[in-house]
Amino acid sequence: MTEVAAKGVSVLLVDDHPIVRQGYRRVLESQGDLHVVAEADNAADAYSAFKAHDPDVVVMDISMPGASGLEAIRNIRARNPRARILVFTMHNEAVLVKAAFGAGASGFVTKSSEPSAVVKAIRSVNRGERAMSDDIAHVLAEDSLSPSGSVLDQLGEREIEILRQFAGGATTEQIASHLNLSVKTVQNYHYLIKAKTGARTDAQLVRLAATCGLTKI
Amino acid sequence: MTEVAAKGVSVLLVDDHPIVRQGYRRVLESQGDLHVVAEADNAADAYSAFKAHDPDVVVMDISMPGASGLEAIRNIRARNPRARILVFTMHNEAVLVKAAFGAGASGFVTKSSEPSAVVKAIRSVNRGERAMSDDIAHVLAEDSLSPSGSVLDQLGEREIEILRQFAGGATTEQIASHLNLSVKTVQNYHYLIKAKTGARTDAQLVRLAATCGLTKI
DNA sequence: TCCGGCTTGGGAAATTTGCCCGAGCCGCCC
DNA sequence: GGGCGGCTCGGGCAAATTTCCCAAGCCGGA
Repeated sequence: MTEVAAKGVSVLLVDDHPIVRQGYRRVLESQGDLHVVAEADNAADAYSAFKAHDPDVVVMDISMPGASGLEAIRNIRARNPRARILVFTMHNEAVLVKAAFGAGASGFVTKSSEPSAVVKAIRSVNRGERAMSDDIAHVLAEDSLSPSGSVLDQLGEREIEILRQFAGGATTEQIASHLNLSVKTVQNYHYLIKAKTGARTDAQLVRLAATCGLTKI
Repeated sequence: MTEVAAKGVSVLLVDDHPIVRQGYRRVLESQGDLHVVAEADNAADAYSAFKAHDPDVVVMDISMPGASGLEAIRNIRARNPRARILVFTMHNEAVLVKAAFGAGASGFVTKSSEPSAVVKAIRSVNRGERAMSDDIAHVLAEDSLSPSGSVLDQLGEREIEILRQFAGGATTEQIASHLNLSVKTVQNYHYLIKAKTGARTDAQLVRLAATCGLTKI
């Protein structure tokens, strides 16, 4: 380790919108102790940039085109398990939050947060603490989270298969027919999957399946 | 015209994410001639701020909670038909672009654009010109060439907005609350959208919205 | 062996869907 | 002006689905 820590916190910014990155950079650098050492606009570049710059904190929007942001988190953590990744996105669904923490994120802050809260979260994760914005804490609290890993890890084979077909656009009858199950059973799985993943809506389920790479859109 | 240029361009920033506004403000003000005179995080406040400050250019993200951004555009234009409004959003669906220009926007720039392109667009609309980013021009060009048109072209403004929120993971109650509609109306729109697009499943609807660029996953 | 999890479905109440309807409003065309 | 068609907004009601509860068989592990 160099003396970088004493001089402040180095940050890798990952967001697919250039001007948004530009804005963050200015907000962060106006703090004095935060230094943006690199930017990336997709998952692959984020990984390359992480390897090249070894930043103290990665601030990442996980809703990017192309590869999943969750996958990027996993890749970075696989390379360096001590990496600090702060997810910074406008989404606030419990499923995504759990998936992000499950993938190895250290913090989750929504873009609805005040700049000061974001800066505070960056410093927190840099100290090795877990950080999340108030609205996320509220969402998780309501969801009464279970201490588990990746969202898909909670699902059995059948559940994953049914989720895949469902997210792919199949009707309940079609799934039942494909898998030789009763419609009732498929409905029960449907309900169970939502309960396990914390998805409140079919749409959230589809998004979950997509972000986890279970289905492509 | 020359006097205005000498004094700079006053800007009203409308975006529902505080830190995003903060970032834009810094980016714009670093240009020297652009001055952010007010900010707003919803359509109603945008209108109030416009009345209070009469800015040269309104830079607005149309994907905000509450009333439609398109509605805000119409309100502002109704008050002052010479108002210059630059839509600045991450969406790049042809339908949305056309709707925005139809509502009275002077420009449409995506957040994928370089900061320099955004700044250029602000100066353009301030001169009374129409402005759009390259990707938007591309989208519109392809759209005008396609004989069969997008599926979304069959949908009205309200239907598109409801589809967008639904595909984004919002529940029926949340959508009804956001748009000040009864749950029943949202349900009816839900059904109507499925009928119009031919989607048999909510999942298919989400995929449709995603492939049309209405929502990101 | 017994526990726990997966798989498969029944049942019943609550909710939503599917499709009908009408009313108000606005723009367009004759 | 008058009619026509569209979008918007919601009521109504039967049919379907969702939401939970439950049980039973199976299988792997402690």
